Amino acid sequence: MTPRGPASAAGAQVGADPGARAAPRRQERGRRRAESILDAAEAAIDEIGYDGVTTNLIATRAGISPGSLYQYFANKQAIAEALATRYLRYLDRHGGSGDVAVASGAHGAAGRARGEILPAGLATRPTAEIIDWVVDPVIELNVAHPAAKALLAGSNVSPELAHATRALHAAICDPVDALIAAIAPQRAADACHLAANVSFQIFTGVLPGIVAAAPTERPAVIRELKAALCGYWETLRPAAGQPAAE
Amino acid sequence: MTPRGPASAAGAQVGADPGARAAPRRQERGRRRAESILDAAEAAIDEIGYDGVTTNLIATRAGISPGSLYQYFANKQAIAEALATRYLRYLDRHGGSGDVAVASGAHGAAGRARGEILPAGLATRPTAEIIDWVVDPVIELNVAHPAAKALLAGSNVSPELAHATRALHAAICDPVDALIAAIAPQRAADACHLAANVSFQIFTGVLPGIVAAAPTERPAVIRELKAALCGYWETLRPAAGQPAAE
DNA sequence: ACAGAATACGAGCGATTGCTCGCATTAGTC
DNA sequence: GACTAATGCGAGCAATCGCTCGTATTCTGT
Repeated sequence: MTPRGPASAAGAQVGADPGARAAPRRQERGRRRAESILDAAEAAIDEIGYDGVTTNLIATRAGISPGSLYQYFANKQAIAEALATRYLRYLDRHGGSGDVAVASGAHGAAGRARGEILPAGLATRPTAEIIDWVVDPVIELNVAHPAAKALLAGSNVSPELAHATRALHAAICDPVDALIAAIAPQRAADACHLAANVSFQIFTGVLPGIVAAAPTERPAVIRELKAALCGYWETLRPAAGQPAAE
Repeated sequence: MTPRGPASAAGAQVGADPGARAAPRRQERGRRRAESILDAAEAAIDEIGYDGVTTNLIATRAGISPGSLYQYFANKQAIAEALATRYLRYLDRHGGSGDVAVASGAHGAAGRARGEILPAGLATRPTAEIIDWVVDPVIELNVAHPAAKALLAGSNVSPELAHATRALHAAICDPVDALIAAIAPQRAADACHLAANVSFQIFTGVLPGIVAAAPTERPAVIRELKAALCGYWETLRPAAGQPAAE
């Protein structure tokens, strides 16, 4: 209301509530602010999409002013990058794909980590089991954080956003690439890359439907996705008796 | 250059070139203008995406002024709708899916046209052949008109755009639904709908990769997509000797 | 030749965007 | 209590958006 003097009403009571927090620790509080900004951005992106989301809206949702937001994130893209690394950590903590090629940093991860870091013997398991191992953690991530799919659907987004999420892409694609190379040893490396990319695109294509589905119907959608991937990967395996000629 | 007087240079020669066009017919020229606007919009959407595209940019690309654009299209969404119906006509002219449920108008098409309008005996052909019949025309459309995929990727777009492209979605999904119902008679209608939607999402997921691929590598990507769909649809068919219990 | 409709223009409107700036408040340290 | 740095504010800027408006030009019909 008053042009400048935001603490005229609320600020007068600050400090009168010391029992709420034992040791607020200023930088600790700042880190919490950044997290709450990411939470607000996550919810907003999930509802409106990255392009449609406004920094002012994120700030309002987080209960802060636009100026405060820019004390924690240099610009809108930085928020997306922070979300991407947050999801990367999520995949790192949980099992499945993501804990393979994440490792150190963003770039350079594509090309290393081909097979040896995968769980021993995973490639010899039934195809359905391999797919569970790859797919389940990423679905879990997207159900818990529905905005993740906005960062994973790399196509039809601005190039800056694509750059911000390259590491996230690689963390999912690289293990898939390695797995395909393991179960389809007759395929050339290029063909394995192609199959991994197509598999990833199939996954991200169905993802929004999975996240949007009602919890009771979600398993059915996931089952369809896995059936498709399973049917696809089965065709990648070398033919039993005769090598494929055509 | 001059604020008002656009014909100062070019307009002086109008009428001095009667040999170029026999009967220009004013309304004919207007229709051509509208088509050229759609052409410009198509190219722009392909490069920047629907949300990123500006009406002023479309006008500039079409070589007209912003005001002229709004004599042919009421607003930005109307351009998308006109593009969608243009693609609908494309699918209608060419074979394959699209010439089934298009018929009269937008709404109401979902639910009718279940099976009987499909080519006789198509469902009894090999799965790969069925998929060719469904997939090839739509890929052809998207290769010829790369902006179509922006209208097909229904998710992560604004609701207005989704509404403008519902008919296009239905024209592709409905025949798929009917085909799945034909090759998987043991599945309930709901399950067929689900499989059709998942198949559609798989298709639109891989589509950008197909369109973006170099022409020499495009067949390989298409082959992977078809392998995935084929492997998926094979699992939909009733088991040979025993009905599926689990 | 002339009226009226269709076509065309482009400056600029109102709204919105990502982001800045100057300043107020608070926490931590002495 | 005084000083500093971290944190916080919110009005508002510069740019951009979709779109309008008043006006100029061209075509068609008569």
